[in-house]
Amino acid sequence: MSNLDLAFAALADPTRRRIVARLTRGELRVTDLAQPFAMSLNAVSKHVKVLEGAGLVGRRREGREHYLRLRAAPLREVARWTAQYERFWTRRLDALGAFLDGQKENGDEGSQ
Amino acid sequence: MSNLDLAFAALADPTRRRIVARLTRGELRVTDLAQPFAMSLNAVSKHVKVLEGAGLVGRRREGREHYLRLRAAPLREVARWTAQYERFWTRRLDALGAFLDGQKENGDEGSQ
DNA sequence: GTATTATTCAACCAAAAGGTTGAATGAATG
DNA sequence: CATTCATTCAACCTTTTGGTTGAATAATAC
Repeated sequence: MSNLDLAFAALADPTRRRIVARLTRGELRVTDLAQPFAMSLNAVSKHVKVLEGAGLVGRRREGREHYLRLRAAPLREVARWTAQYERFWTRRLDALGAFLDGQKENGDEGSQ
Repeated sequence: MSNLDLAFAALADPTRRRIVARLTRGELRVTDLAQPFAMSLNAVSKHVKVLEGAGLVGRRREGREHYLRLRAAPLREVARWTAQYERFWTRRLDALGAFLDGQKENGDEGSQ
């Protein structure tokens, strides 16, 4: 699984996006992070592992407590990937007129 | 499932990202779209349906042929969501220094 | 009208995802 | 040392995902 696969998949779950949002305020222990969620601590712990797997969360152990923090680098990759398509949503390129001008530029198949 | 859920989930699959990339060159029939992929036409057809479900692909029927085109609007939403975190990857905010300044600004929980 | 072509629908399958509960590990605390 | 607290591990379950094959539908071509 590529980096981008992992990042997109990790962010596809709304709970995980909330976790990411929550971590913008600073480090949190797993228990504190889990507190507002209507699911078991175990479930949140699993979500955190998915985010770690995608490089979106880092962990620092301090005794029995694990402090989690946001690691935004993969978000940068996602942003870069989507930015490739910016010209398709700016201007009317998104709509029907897309190919009146097209067909020549942009010879590559995009990433992966 | 929210729009953003659907968009992220759709983009998590590399085949689907290739489809999106492919459609930047213009409209394609399902068969032509499927041609370079090492999987059955049916599989590609299913991927297309996922992309349609996320609003990333539009379809125009012309007789028995279905012409697919990119609809980039959901990509714009993804870009907007990730842009929220831009300040966490620019500067050294991503790394350990993230909370030296933090704790005050950004009172919301992000989207959804 | 009979093939052929473009596409989907339906059933099936294996693997992954998202959750649960219960037990294990390992620090801190009384 | 016995307990409690923070966290993970493991097993299990249900639903979703990504693929297959085979049949159905519907438009074109011979």
